[in-house]
Amino acid sequence: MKKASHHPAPPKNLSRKQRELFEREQLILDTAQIILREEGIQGLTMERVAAEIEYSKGTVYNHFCSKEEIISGISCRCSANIVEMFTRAKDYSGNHRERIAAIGIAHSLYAQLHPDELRSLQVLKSTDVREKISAEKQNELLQLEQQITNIVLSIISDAINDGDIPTEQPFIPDSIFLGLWSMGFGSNLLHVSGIPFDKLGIQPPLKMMWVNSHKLLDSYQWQPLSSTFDIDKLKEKLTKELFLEESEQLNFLNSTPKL
Amino acid sequence: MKKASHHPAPPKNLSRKQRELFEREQLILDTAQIILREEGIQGLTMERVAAEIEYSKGTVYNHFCSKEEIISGISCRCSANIVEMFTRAKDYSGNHRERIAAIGIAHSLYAQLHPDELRSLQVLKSTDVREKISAEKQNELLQLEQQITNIVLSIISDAINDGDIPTEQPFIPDSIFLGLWSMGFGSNLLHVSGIPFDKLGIQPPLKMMWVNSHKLLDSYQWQPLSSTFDIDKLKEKLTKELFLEESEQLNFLNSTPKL
DNA sequence: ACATTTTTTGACGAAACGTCACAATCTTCC
DNA sequence: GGAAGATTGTGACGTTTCGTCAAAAAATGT
Repeated sequence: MKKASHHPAPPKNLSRKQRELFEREQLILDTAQIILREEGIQGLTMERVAAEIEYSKGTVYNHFCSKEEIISGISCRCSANIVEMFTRAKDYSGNHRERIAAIGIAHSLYAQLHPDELRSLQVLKSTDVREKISAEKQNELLQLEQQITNIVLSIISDAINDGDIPTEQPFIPDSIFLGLWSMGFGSNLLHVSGIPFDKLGIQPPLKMMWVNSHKLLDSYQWQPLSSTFDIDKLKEKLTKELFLEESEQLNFLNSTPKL
Repeated sequence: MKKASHHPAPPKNLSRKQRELFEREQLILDTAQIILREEGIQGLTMERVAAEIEYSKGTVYNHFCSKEEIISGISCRCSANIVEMFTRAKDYSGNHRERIAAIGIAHSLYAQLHPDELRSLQVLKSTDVREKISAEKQNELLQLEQQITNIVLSIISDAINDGDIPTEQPFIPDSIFLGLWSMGFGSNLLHVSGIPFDKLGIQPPLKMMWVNSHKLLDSYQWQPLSSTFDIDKLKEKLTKELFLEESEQLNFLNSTPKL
């Protein structure tokens, strides 16, 4: 069974006991995530998780009072990872167009590195898992989602304030925001959908997302226009400067024959 | 319990017996669809459906050998409805840009009229329902999906062949196709996601989709450019000429206070 | 009217859920 | 160190849903 990705760091100032609890919570989520990836949502059962971590069912229920809570727990960790990558993009020192482009790269790297996590997030959105989870978890999720949208919106605002986008256009900034969001969201879903684009002779959706989001930004006349630079070079540059580790992981994954 | 939408017409040349079977199959799907809409996927159980149609569980199993088959049955009917609306758009007599725009309208009308169906389609895509259904149903679904993509691709091809889109751009037609698809897909999902855009002070995603898809088409220089006409007028015209019934249904729905 | 085929039924075993009384283990304080 | 008390872990149990199947009921044919 393949290892799950990265634990979050435990909060500080906890007793040994509390740390143990926290660690086990992460262990449960890791385990659940692996099961989810390898056997789908059908394979994820509380007893299965319990067996895997070598505790009893009751103990698992002490941490998460339903399967849905586990899924939302996974989703929180995933969203937190996205927030981290988006923040790196937001804090980039280049111009606003480069910063928003970096968001796109973050999004697509994430989709390639963690397709299973993206699927979990999607399960959460599409089924009624949300209704079965506690108010706190609901809130935590909402909070994270808002962080993500705020990061993107703040970059767009910066660009508008600095005069990189003509303001006489209707519906901005909402239209730009929703355009990028829906396109990114849709492309990622197509990417993890299992549709065999290569066999259909169609370009991969994430690659086209890069092209199309620049087309869209150009259409809003977000300066500098892509006619004044090379979007492929930009991608290379941003990847190297902001997401080197991730892109190396990705290269490694792609060079390894799948098992 | 609210009625489900439209039955498909039964295939011709069936014995009375076969027709009865077919009708009951539709009844099961209708019932399941209502349950799905009103109580979510949790509420959908074989016994529940059986009770609702006043037959026994075994009889339901004679038609659909699992819950997943029912969901995919619903999805097939939904996709068939989309195909019908898309075909109307494709057969429109206007220029190619109007025809592709009509696809966008069809998509968004569908999303507004049948958000629950869209959610079903999404459940099918995001969970591993697909793996648990028979090979035939799998094929039927694939076939329908291909019909949909072929309609869109054919319009883009027509436009290219007739010189409405400059051909020296890289990645076309794939990039245009995926751009529209991902944006439409993403916007629809955002629309049914339950995010309270109005309360967040953000424009509705479907409205922005209309704006953004024209931005994208402009960026590909798909003639005539939106600077030469009024996209709102176009929407009105296409709606009236192609989807009058649907838009009236929609107006009725919106004018009725929700129960 | 009776035999044969088809359809319908609901009882049944398996699997997963979530609960809870009890057992095991840790903490504290003498 | 050990007893009392608090915390944590356990797995048997009742419940729900699944999907199956032998037998009952209905339809069909002769």
